[in-house]
Formats: sequence, C-alpha cells, structure tokens
Amino acid sequence: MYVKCVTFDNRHNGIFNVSKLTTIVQMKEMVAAKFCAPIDRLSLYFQGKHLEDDCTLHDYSINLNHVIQVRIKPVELEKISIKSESEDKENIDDNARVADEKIEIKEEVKIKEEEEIETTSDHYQAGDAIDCTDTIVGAWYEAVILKIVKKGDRTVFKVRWDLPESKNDDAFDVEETSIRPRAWKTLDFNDLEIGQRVMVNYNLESPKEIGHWYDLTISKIRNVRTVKELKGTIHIGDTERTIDDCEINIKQGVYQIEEPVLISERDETFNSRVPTTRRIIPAECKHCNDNPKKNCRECSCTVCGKKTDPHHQILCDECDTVYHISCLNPPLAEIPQGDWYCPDCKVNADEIVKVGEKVKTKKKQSKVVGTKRDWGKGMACVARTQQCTIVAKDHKGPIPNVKVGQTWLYRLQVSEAGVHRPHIAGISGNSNVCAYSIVFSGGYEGDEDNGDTFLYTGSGGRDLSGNKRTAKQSRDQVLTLMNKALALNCNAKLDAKNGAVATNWKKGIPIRVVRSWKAKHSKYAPELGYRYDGIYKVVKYWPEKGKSGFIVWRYYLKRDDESPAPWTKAGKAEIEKNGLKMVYPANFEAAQKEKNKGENEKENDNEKKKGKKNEKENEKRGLKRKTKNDADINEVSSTKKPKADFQLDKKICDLIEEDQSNKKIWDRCMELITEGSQAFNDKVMLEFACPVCQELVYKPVTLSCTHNICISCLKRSFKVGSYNCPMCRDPLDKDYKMTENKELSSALLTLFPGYENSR
DNA sequence: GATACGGGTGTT
DNA sequence: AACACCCGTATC
Repeated sequence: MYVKCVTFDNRHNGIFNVSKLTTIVQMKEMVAAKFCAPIDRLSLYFQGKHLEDDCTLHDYSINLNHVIQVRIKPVELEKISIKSESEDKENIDDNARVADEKIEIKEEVKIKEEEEIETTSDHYQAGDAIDCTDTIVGAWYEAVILKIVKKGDRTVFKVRWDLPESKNDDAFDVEETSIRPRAWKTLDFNDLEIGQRVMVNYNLESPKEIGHWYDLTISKIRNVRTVKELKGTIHIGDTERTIDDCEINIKQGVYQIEEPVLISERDETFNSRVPTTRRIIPAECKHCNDNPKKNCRECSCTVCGKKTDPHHQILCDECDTVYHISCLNPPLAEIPQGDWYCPDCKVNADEIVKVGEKVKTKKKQSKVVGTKRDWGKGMACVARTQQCTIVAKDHKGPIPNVKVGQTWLYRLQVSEAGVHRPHIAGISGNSNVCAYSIVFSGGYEGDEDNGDTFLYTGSGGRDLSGNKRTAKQSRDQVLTLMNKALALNCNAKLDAKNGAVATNWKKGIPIRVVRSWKAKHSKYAPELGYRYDGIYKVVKYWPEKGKSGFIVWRYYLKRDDESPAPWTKAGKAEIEKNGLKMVYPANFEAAQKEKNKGENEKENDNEKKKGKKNEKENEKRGLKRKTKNDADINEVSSTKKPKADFQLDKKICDLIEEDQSNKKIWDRCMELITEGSQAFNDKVMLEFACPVCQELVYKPVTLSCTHNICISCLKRSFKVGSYNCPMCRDPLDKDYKMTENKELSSALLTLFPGYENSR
C-alpha cells in the first residue's frame, strides 16, 4: 500500500510503498533517505499521535493513502554555531536548511519570552462570569476571567472553564472576540422575532438530542397553540461557518445574547444576575447520563459500577476501563506508580511496557503481528478514498459520466466510480427492489460467456466460516437476498421455486454489468482489471443442480445497450475515441513511476530495458498479460498507440453554444477535449460544481459575477438572510429574481443523462 | 451481525 | 499453477 509523508512546513513530501507490518523505524529510514534528513531527528505523527519506533503502521491503523506528518527536529542553537563553523564543507542545501531552522528557533524563543503585563479592559475585569467559544466544537461555554494581560500590543484574557472540577491552573488564553458576558436572560417564545440572534441548544449530529450552546439567527417561527417550532441558521463559534435550516429543541430555553457593558456603566445587579446553575450540555457518559446516583460500569468501576471513592479508581493505560483498586483480583493496596494495565490487557506480560513505549498494540489487532506473512501490501482490505455522489446508491441504469468500455484496476475503483458498490460481492442490489449491478468473474462453475449473452450464477451456498471470502459450494443456494434481487430484474412474476422467463425481456430492470479479467475462460473478459460492459437484462432464471451437486440459481442475461460492446471493432474504436484509460488507485501511478525512476537511476537503464522491467514488475504483482484465442473476435490491432480523437456530439455543441453567459467556462472545458470524453466531463463537473452543495449544479442560476449556483441552494441562502453570491460574496439585491439558466441546464442534462434522477 | 466472484503472501 | 490462508471494508 502507499502512504504519503509530509513535513509540517510542507517543504518535503513523498509517497512510500509500505506494508501494514512496516515499522515506524523502517518508515523513518525511508523518510530520512528521501528527505535527506538525519534519522535521529525525525518524529512521525499520524492524526496527532506520535508514532513510536517499535510499532507498526498496522498498530496505528494507518491505511492506503493516509498522510503521515513528519517533524524534523531542529538542532540546538549552540550545536548549529559549532557545527557551521567547524564543518565548512557542508553543502549549500544543508546550510540553507540549518539557517532556516535557526530563524524558526529564534522566533519560538521570541514568543516564549514575550512579557505578560497585567492590564485592564473597558468591558471586563478579573472574576467576571463570561461565555467563551472553544475552537473545537465552536459552541459557547460558561467561563470565568482570571486575569487580563498585555502581550506585546495584544490584550489577552486568561480564563478557565466554569466547571466544578476546573482549577485555576487550567487557565488558557483567549482574545476578546471569543468572549462575552454570561448569558442569563431566557426569552419568552412569544417575544422571538425573525432575524433575531439568540443563543440556543443544538446537537449538530443528532438534532433531537441535547447538544451544545450556539448562536442562532432565527429564520422561522411557528407558534400555534399545540406546536412551537423554531428554525434558523446556527453559527459555529465566532467564525463565519454557519449551518442553515436547523430545527431547534426549545425545551432547553432560548437565551438573550449579552453585549459587553462598560465597567463604568455597571450597576449593582450586574454580577448578581449570573445564574447559579450551569447550562445543560451532553452527558459525557451516554450510558448513565452522568447521573451521580446511578451505578455505571461504563464510566465507573467496571466491576461494581459504583461511583464511590474516585481517588481509588484507576484507568487501564491501554483500554481506559475503570477499576476500583479494591475491586481488582487480587486487590491493590494503593494506586500503582507508572503505567498500569487491566487484567484483560495484560495477557502477555513480556509484550508489555518497554521503557518509553506508551502505545500498545490493540487487543483485537495483536493477532496479525504474530503472522509471518507481510500482510497489507495489497489492495485487499483498504478503504475507499472517494464516494460516488452523482447518483444514489440505488440508482438503476448507467452511471452518468461512465462510458461503456471504462476499466478499473481493482474492485475498489469500480466501487468508487459508483458502478458496482460492494467490494467483494458479485451482485449489488436490494432483495425487495432489484439488482443494480453485477460483476461477472466466471468464478462459479458453469458460468458461460458469449459476450452479448451469458450465464450467471447466484451467490450463497458456500461455507465461508473461518473468515473466508470465497469457497466451494457446500449447500443449496436459495432465492433470497441478492439472488432474489437479481430475479426481480426479470420481467416476470417472481417464482422462488421454479424460476421464471421474461414476457418481454427488454422491459426488465436494467443491470450494469462489469466483466472481470478473472473470468479466465471467457474470450470477452478484459486482459486486466474490471470493465463496464453496459446494460444487460435478465431473460430468464432457474434453479439447477451444479457440478458440485448442490442447487445453484442461474440467470441468463442479454445485452441491451446502445453503445457497442467493448470487444467489438466498433466498441474498441469508441474506447479509443473517448480516450478511456485504466483507472488506478490514487497515488498508484505516481508511486509506480517513482519506483521505476529510482531503479532506473540506480541501474542507468535504457528505454528498452525499462519496458521489460515494467512488465516484470507487473508480473510480480500478478498483473500478467493474458494471451487469448481471439480467432472469432473482431480485434483492432493492439500495437497501435491509443489516441483520443474524441469529438462532442453536434447536439451538445449546439447546446453549449447557446449558453453564452458561460462561454468562458465552456471554453476552458473545451481545451480538454483532445484528452477524451473522460477528461472533458471531469472538467465540466469541476467547473460547474455548485459552491454550496459541491455537486454538479442542478437547475442553475448564473449570477452576474459569473458563478453558477443551484437555484435551491441560492434560495436557501436567501432564506437565512444571506444576500450574496455564495462563491465570491458579491452582493445581490434582496429581491433578486432567480431565473434558471435553461441553456446551461439542458447542456448539462444532455451531457450527463440520468443526472436529474439523483436530485 | 452475517455476507461477500479481493488481493495479497506463502506453500504444495 | 493451484491452493491455503488471512485480513479490513461496505452493504444488507
């Protein structure tokens, strides 16, 4: 698998071919070589965690395309001066790097030395109860000012959260913009007005549950006798981020936002009006809702559940489970010094705690470390890096922007493209609706391929115990799950006993068919990877005793697609015309190139050797070229270099021509036409992405600032009082009349047929 | 929680 | 070349 390493300053980066069992030390060696930095000055981080030398990438769940941060520790100042004086021979690059670091260090020191002088503020003083936003959640929490200081020319407030357990030494620095006087006045629902800004409780993830306290600009009030409804735009902290159309749970109260008051204008009531209770926020333990009277084995002692005697409770350094030391077996007399692991985590005493080693391998994952196999170099278990959102998961028929003949190297990429979503399963569908797509891999005995028609076998009836993914038939297949789904595509009444024949096969529900290169006995399979072969339909299906002796369900599929099949002469011409190229995983080609480059530099290979090398490499990877008997297949000479002479349909050209208001954007897209339809379509999708919903614009409005927005997205934005272009903030009139750019609409819909179904 | 026509490495 | 083995992931 491939991972990317980047320094914090983004000055160095590189892609590395690693396996799950690659250790952090090995990783450091690779990084050191590539970044020309001494290994002992490297620190690696992943998602904020420091990576320990003896652990593996697997221990930290580092997967394909993940990014590891690299810190090159600066050398201490004195050392630099000695070094640069004594080692004049150091090359220029190195000197420059060292010099840079020197500056960095000086800056660090400067910040540290910055003096804090106690000062005063017009609006606040020490001891004030305030509300303060935090940078992570972006909500307002109760806090107290401890001190006001001057750092250089900045006024900084030293505050702490107003919690029973919070102490004065938990103080942190904030700017004046992040604080305001403590809210105290709850507003009557009947007094609320549209456009008013108030503070409410909202849960971003599950709006019905109790959440944190955010500012809200009210956009809708419904107040009838039985129903009280409040909607509006939630503001995240003091930033520009907002979320429109949030429905507020008003049971928690609506607070007035307090404006800062000059200290000179404060009256006696100012401090006394601060509420004595704290506002509600989500419980830390969902299990017991933080109820101190309730026993809870989740957030308290896992043995007795009692919340008593917190000073004698310990946390396992591995799994964070809580134990009373007296509840342990055998019990401990006192809290142990240093790391402590619970009985469950301390399975293998000699695996635990080397000095300085903090992160342990997780219980569930430790098994893999025991294997000798260099697991994880492949694509078998990696996660998707992209999601197809242009159509819904249950989309039937072709995927807009995916042409017949498109191939992908791995199933993962087919999934990312939205053509066939499951990673392994051959049939994608819903047992109550129909099947959407299948992969024909010829993996079942009796699968027969005649190109335009083929015999497909259902799934199931295999013993997959022992964590297997495939196996021999060991029992009868039944017409349930995906087998039933595929049967529903047939234009006939479902018969789970005897099967059925379509009355009019063309009227069946379309199925996207992907042919796998693993269908070794098929003449129609691609040489490598997975190829979209277009729409097929189920002509008939029936149960049958397979070679294994068990019943399997068979399906006879027939092609029903306007585009020529990829194995025909016309189909090959189409592929060439459209410039369809194999889709590789992200970074795959770059890493491959890198690898070849490295080897070529080493051996100073010539062009011919390079070619051979590539072939050899591919062979090693199991990507052998297939030799096949293609006697009765119309083949276009494969020695010819693929060249895209793709041209847009006249119909589309005319539609584009009509969309004069976007001429410049279309011109930019047209520049890519020589690279084939794929490149062109990708560009169109990029250029015409709605800045609000990030999808291809649907029913677009073209603003005078040239930006295109979905009419529904723009309406939503207006509804909450934002009268600007969402892209460039160009002001718009409150009464701006939104009109759909019909020309752009029809051009896009013609270019991406079926797209409107997903909107 | 069960299911799945992947994609690797190592062994026969 | 065939097979045994193993795993994380997405979907139902």
